[in-house]
Amino acid sequence: MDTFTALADPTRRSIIEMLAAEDRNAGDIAGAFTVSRPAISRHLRVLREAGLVSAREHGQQRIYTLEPSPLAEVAGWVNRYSAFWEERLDRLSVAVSARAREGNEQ
Amino acid sequence: MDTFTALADPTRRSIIEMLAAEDRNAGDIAGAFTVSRPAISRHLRVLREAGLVSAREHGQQRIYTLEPSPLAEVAGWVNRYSAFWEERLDRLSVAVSARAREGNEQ
DNA sequence: ACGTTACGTAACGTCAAGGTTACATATCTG
DNA sequence: CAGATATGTAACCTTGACGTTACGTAACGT
Repeated sequence: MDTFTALADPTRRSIIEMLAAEDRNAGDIAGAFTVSRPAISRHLRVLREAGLVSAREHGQQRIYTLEPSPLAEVAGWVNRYSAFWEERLDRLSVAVSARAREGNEQ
Repeated sequence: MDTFTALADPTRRSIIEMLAAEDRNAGDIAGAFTVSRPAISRHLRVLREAGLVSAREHGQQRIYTLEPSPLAEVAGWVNRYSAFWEERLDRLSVAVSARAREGNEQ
């Protein structure tokens, strides 16, 4: 599953936020949500397969750690097009008058 | 639909990339993909409802424009946690030896 | 060794996302 | 006005995402 898709689910984003604070085992993570533990287990699998988290075994527990490098890729994409925003803002006054002049482009 | 969900679909991300280059009408956008025009029309609706694009009418055409402010919100979220990455990188040498001691991830 | 704890997986149900074809509507053009 | 063009919507189908309950398995504690 693609990183964007992994981030589409709010529960998974919450898990990421939790793990940003500190590493946690699966049970702790599940305990923070109302949905069932198997459901969280699945979410963790999705996050693992997307490379967004990794798990290490510690006795019978699995401790999850945030792996932010896929996040960095997403940040790259998003920043490219929200940076475009700044650019647009800079050009805003120009664009407005240009459009008024042209009628419409395309 | 939430912005993250709107971004989860690769076709919609492509549309955003196209519109970052320049405004386009619906037909042009649809022409760039292999899926049917109604499918693209739906994607455009999703993007509109997420506030990621806006449309203005120009005769019988609808010209779509990228509206990057929701992207900026996403950028805010993502950057918050990929910024955490930098922090981790700073701590990398420490972390590596720590993990080597503890065992292994995943 | 045995029950308990921590986790994952299997099997299954439901619902919504995304695709298609067919159709409705509005605007151009001759 | 009549036909062509541009676009959205309706109806429908299929598939996959997400949830639940039931079960399997490995490590702990007594």
